[in-house]
This record gives sequence, C-alpha cells and structure tokens, in this order.
Amino acid sequence: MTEKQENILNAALTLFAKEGYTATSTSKVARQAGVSEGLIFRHFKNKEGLLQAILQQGETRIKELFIPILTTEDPKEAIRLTLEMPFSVTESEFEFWKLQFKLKWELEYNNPEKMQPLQQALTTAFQQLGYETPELEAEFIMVFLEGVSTAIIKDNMSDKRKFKEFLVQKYKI
Amino acid sequence: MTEKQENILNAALTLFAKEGYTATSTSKVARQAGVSEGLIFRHFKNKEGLLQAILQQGETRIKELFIPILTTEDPKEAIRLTLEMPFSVTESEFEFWKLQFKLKWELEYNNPEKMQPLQQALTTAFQQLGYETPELEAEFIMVFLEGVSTAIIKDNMSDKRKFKEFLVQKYKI
Amino acid sequence: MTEKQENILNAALTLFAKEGYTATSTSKVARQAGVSEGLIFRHFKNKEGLLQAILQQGETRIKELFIPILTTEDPKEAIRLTLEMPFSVTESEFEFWKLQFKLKWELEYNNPEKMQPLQQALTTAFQQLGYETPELEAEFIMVFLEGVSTAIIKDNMSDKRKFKEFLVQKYKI
Amino acid sequence: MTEKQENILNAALTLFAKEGYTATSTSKVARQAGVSEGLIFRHFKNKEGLLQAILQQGETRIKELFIPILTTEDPKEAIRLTLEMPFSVTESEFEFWKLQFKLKWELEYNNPEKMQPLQQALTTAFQQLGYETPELEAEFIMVFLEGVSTAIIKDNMSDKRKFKEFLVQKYKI
DNA sequence: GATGAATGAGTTTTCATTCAT
DNA sequence: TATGAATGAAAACTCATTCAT
Repeated sequence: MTEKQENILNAALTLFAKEGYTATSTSKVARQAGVSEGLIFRHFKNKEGLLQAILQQGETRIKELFIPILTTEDPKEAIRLTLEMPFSVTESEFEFWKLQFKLKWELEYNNPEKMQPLQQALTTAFQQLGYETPELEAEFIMVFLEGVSTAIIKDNMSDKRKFKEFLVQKYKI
Repeated sequence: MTEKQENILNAALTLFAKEGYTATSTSKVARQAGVSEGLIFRHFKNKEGLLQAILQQGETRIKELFIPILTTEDPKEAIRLTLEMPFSVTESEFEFWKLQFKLKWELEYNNPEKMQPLQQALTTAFQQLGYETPELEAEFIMVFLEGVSTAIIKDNMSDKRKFKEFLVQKYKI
Repeated sequence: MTEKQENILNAALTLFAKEGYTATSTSKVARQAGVSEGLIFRHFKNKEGLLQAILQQGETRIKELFIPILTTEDPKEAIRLTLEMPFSVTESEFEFWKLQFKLKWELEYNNPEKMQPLQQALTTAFQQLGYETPELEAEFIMVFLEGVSTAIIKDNMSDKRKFKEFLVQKYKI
Repeated sequence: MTEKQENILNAALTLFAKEGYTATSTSKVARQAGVSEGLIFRHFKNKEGLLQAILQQGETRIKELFIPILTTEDPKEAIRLTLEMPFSVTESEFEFWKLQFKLKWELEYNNPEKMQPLQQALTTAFQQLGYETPELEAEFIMVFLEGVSTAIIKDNMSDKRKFKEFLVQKYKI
C-alpha cells in the first residue's frame, strides 16, 4: 500500500464519517487526500470500491477488539470487558466507529454476523454463572451495547465514568 | 394542506426512510408522489424545506407518544410504558421512526431535548420507588431504549415477545 | 385601468429598471405588486406583453417631452431645451429613463424613429441659424445627448450644473 | 489555457454580446463551444466566473488601446486619437466592445476608473493648448465619446466618415 | 503510478404559463 | 376580476467515471 493510497483511505474515512458516504464526493476525497481524482479510481476501481476497502479494514479491527473478550476464561471478566468496550474508544478510533454506525443506517449495510461471536461468548459466560436464561441475558447486553455506543459516539454522553461504575455495580463484576 | 402536498410529504417520508435523505432525489419524490417536480419547490421552498416539514410532523408525533407516560401517576406504569414503547411500534409508524434514526446519523440532526421530558419522568419514577441513584437508573433506561429501538427497527429483532417479557420481569413491573 | 393593473405596471417598471427584463421573474413582479402571479397573465397575456405595455407608456411620455422643443419658433431655444433635457430629469422619471436605456442594450429593442422628430427639429434650427452643415450639427447634438444621458443616469455625473453651463456657453444659447 | 478553454471564452463572448449575459444559458455556450456543459464549470467555477474571465481579458485590452493616446507628446494628436478611436473599431473587436456596453447596463457592472487615465490625459492636452476650462473640455469629450461609441456599436451610424471629418474640423486637429 | 482535462447523466432549482375555482 | 395550485421545460450546477498523456 503506497503512501498516496493510505492518504486516500484516511481522507475517505474522515469524510465519510463526518458527512456520510453519499454526501461525500470523490473530488472532495481527492482534494483532502492531496491527490488527483483519477487516482482514486485507479486504486479502488470506483467509489464503492473505496468504501469496501475501508470496511475491510474495519472488519479486521473489530476482530482484534474482540480477541481479549473471546479468549478470557473468566466469565465475569468477559462481561466486564464487553461493557467497558464502548467507554474505552480512543480519540483515534472514534472516526472509525462513527463511520460504522453511520453506514449501518445510511446504506443499511449490516453484517450482524460479525457481532455473533461476541454474543455467543456472552451467552456462555452467563451460562457458566448459572443465569436462568443466558441467551436473553446476552441479547440484553448486546442491545444495551448498541445504546451506550450511540450515546457515546453520537450524543456525547455527559459523565461517562459515573455511568460506567453504575453498570459494573449493577452486574457486580 | 392540499392533497398533493400530503402526497409529497408521504412520498418523501417513505423514500427518505428507505434510501436516506441525500440519496433520494427530488425527482424521485415527485414521481412517487405523482406530482411535477416543481411543485415540491413551490410548497417547500427547497429539498431542505421538505425535510423540515417532515421533521416538524415528527416532533408533534413524538410529543403525542409521550403523553401517556408523562401523565400517569403510577411510577411502575411509567417505567413499563417506556420499556414497552419500542415494541408497540405499528407497521404504519415504522417508517417514521426509521427516518428519525436515519437522520440522526446521516445529518447529525439531533435534538436531545425532545427526549428530555421522558428522562425526567423516569427519574421521578425511580425516585418514588426509592432507588438509590434515580438519575442513573433513568439514564440507563434511556440508553437501553436507544438500543432496543435500533434492534427492532434496524436489525429486526428475532423474538420480540420473549425479550419484552424478560424485560418486564427484570424490572418486576 | 384598474388599481391592480397599475400596481403591476409600476412594479414591473421598477424591477425591470433595476434588474433588467430577463433577470426579473414574473413572480417577483407579482410579489412586489401585491397581486397573484396569474393576474399578470390575465391582464398582459405574457411577460412580453407586460413589457410592451410599459414601452407603450414610454412612447407617449417621450412624445410629451418633445412637445416644447418641437413647437418653439425660436431655433436657439430649441437647441437650448434639447441640451437641457437630460439635466432636468426628475427623480420620478429616473426609473423610466433607466429602463429605456437598459432595454435598448438588453433587448436590442430600438426604435430610432422616435428620436427622428427631435433630430429633424434640430436640423431646422441649425439651418435657421445659418450653420454650414446643419444635418451634421444636429447629429452631433443627438450623439452628444446619448452621452450626457448615460453620464447622468448611469454614471451619476458629479457636477451637473457646471457642465450644463459649460454647454450653454459653448453654443452661446 | 487549453484549446477548449479558449473555445468556451470565445463562444461566451460572442453569445453574451449578442444576447446578453442573463439571457445566454450555459448550455448554449457549451454547444457553441463544442464542449460538454460540465467543462464550463470545471474551468470557470460558475457562470459568473466565466463572465469574470472575459471581463479580465477586457481590462487588459482596454489598457492596450489607450497606450498610444497616453504616450504621445503632442496634445492635438492625443485629442485626435481619442475622437478617432470609436471609428476605428475593427470587425473583430466589435463584439468585445458591444459586450462592454451591454454589461454596463445589464449588470450595472461599471468601473469608471478604467476610463480615468484617458480623461486625465485629455485634461492635460487641453491645458497645453491653452483652453480656459480644460477639465470641462475633457469631460465633454468623454461624454461625447460614450455617445459616438453607442451610435456606432448599437445604432449603426449611417455615414461614419462624414461625421468623423466633421469632428476633426470642429476641433481643428 | 499519477495527473487533470473531459464527459454525460443526473441533481436541485427557477420560471413562464395554464387552469380550476 | 382574481387567486393560487399545478405544470413542463429549461436553467445552473454536481458528480462519478474515463482517458490521453
């Protein structure tokens, strides 16, 4: 991957996350990336291809983020790590996540399977802890996760720390 | 409001909800509404004006939906009604809600104040029920609400009934 | 001529003079006149018809302005009145004249015959005063008239009085 | 400046001069220039930008035309050259001048400063020739110049040669 | 690999005009 | 007489994409 190629990807990520995929023109991407418009098409075939390239990176990133949760033996830790995940998004990952959420709504691009491993892990964890309906408990967490993520990424939750502590206590983990 | 004006609003609501605001052309709206394209601009000034008109209707609809929750005396009922709300969205209101969520992400159009009265009512309810941190409990519900709504509207939750019962039991309401 | 009809004519005169014929939309005229857009077409058939109606008034006005010059017996007075004419345009006639000049250029609408009687009168006047080439002298004045009018109407001549005196002296009239 | 760019400028000059700026559509310009309509906007940003580009060329052209008048040492020659200027407009410059006059009226685009150097030179010339009120004499010529130019460009003066000789004799130059 | 000129189809918007009421 | 809803054609402008260099 050449430097210009990376420039394009970064510019596109930033702009797609800020303005949305449809509303971002390729010429804007080119300008922001400091390259000619034609180059985008040479490297990524078309606008759609550019998006796919970004999404590809995303899938990889998400899998990485799940590794600690999927590999821990301790069920309580699995739950705690899951709940803490949205609170630990760093500034640099912010754009990436925002894009994921935006695209989910804008393009109905959705890929629920990529969340499946996490939900499975949570089900197992609740099972090990002896909950009556572990599947529903896991689904509850997944649903909740969507809400917190939105609150943090989009609505700028006011006091993240207090809310996180509240969660941990609720689950006694 | 003439009949054609309503046709335009309905067509726009449907299409904006399905394809997104930016991706929907005014010519498409006109075709779907069965009117000339010019009429859209005569009635709503521009595409943005058309959107605002829809949003206006939305604000009104949301206030209506909140009335029962805000007027009940029984704190348990307030919480129950809130949790049940996303499950009771009828087919006909589906589009409207989908649009609300889409726009929230696509245009970063956001108006958190419209949810404020609900959050306040929940806080009061938890207070009356003697919860230790009623504000956080209310925020928890609000965040969760976002998640369930998304799950229902976007991801097509598999077994709504079971999940709803699970919730009611969790809150013993 | 009803009141609304006059309103339309006045609004059109003002707007055509300010923005030009092509650049003025019929809807703007209607708004400024305080009438519905349809009424313009009922009364004047189309935009072109509205223009013609204004022009018609103009022809009449111009003939009126020429009367004193064409009827005087004194050749010197004829010349003097001609030279003074552009300096005596009152505020209220300003718009009308501006429109005449604008249209001359914008629509190549031109009707040199309407100036013919004046040029003829000047030729006669110079003849009576014993000039060698009265036709050319008259043409000279006509050409000059165009220049002064433009200077006054468009370029806002700085010191009209001084310039006028200078002219009178030049022709010893 | 590519060939197509020049085609656009030439087409625009011709059409703006013939039909006026507002009345000339960009699609017409494109057709006449033998290019796609989009290219106009790529090169000149918008219709206004296209106009500005033409005007820019105009300012340069005007300065060139004034050089001989501004550099001659002989006051009589300065005056003579000025008076002759409108008579010596060649076929090829006709369009350019027509546009200048049209725009002056259509868009109230006006830039009296560009004529200032000429007026100054005339004042000096009349001073050197011992005229009593050189400023007014210069202003007189300038005003007259406007008239002759209009007569030639717009009204197609009938016998240019005779009129020119008449002028020269009047000023004994 | 990289540029930037060029395109054609499409977008939002304007406008003169018609017509039912 | 007067309105204002409605239209169809055209206006200015944008955009993804291609291509010669």
